Amino acid sequence: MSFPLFKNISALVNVTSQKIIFSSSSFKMPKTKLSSAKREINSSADSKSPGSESANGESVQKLRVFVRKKRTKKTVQTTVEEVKPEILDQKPCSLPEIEDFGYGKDSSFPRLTKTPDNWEKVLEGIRKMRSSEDAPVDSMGCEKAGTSLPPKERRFAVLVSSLLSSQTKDHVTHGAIQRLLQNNLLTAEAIDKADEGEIKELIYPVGFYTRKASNMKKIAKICLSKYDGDIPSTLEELLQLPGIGPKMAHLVMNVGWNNVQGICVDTHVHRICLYRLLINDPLALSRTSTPEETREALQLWLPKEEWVPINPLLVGFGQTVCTPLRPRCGICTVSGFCPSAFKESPSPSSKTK
DNA sequence: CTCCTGCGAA
DNA sequence: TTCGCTGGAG
Repeated sequence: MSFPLFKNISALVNVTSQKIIFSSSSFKMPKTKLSSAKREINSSADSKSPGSESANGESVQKLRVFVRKKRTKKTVQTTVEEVKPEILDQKPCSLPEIEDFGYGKDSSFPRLTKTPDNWEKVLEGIRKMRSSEDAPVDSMGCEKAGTSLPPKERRFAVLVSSLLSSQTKDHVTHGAIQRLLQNNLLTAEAIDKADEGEIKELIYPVGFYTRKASNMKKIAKICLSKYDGDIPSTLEELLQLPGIGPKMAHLVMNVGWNNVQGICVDTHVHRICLYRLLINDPLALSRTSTPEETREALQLWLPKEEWVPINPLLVGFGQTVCTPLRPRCGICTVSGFCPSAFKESPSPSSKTK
């Protein structure tokens, strides 16, 4: 009956449990471990060796859960603070006339009744910058999805591409679409018949691939039963599909059907229009403003022939120049019109070169 | 508002 | 290590 023995046992138990939960206290490199484990699983799945696959899969599951807990505990709501309308205090640049526009009378959101000054110069300047820059959206945007396909397949490709593209880098989306194409999984019939797990593997690593895979199955089934394998042709019906929100619905209407029902407002368009360029309206910086409200405000004054081109224009501009983090105001030729130019980059002293 | 996913840039 | 990615749903 020795005390040291008990101590040793206790230590042993500790070590074992730490191994099981992947060493809770000194958990250092979750992502690298997770990535390599994931790659291992992928390669073993390719070589068809189901022996160690389940064990690795379990480990990855545990790892993922743990990483998620760890991350959400530390970095909670640090996500959408990009806005920070300090512009309100900075400089009221030429306040446009504001009045209740007659619709949305209950809403306190002010509407522009006057076309913003200089919007044509701003757009022209952006267009010039975009002609020399090469943004990801130009080569891999979902507008380009399946351009060589028959109309019906092309529309379906646009829909799937839009679905996959949310919160995912363009080249990742593009790769997933290519993989689906190679496996002939870009029609409603094929996806409806295909296994959901197989779809999931093909579209990995797009964001939220589990949910998107199940959404794709549901969408394929709906398209088959109600639209004869084609995609819905109205905004309302598109919005009924799972995983399709206002942004995607407008995009699909514009690109898939060539039927302009509204402006496709995504985060880039929202940010650039509302907080930086074009609208320049301090009152419009209300926190209640959403992309949908931005869309309505834009549609009030922007000529309709600009509704479609403004999306790729501003998206590419937002990807290359007017980025959410560290916007490159130095190379922006329209920074003179921008109320927030050189404001968000707190590093003016670092470049004495 | 919160969650869902992994990954690359800085 | 942190943050954003052409978002959507509960």
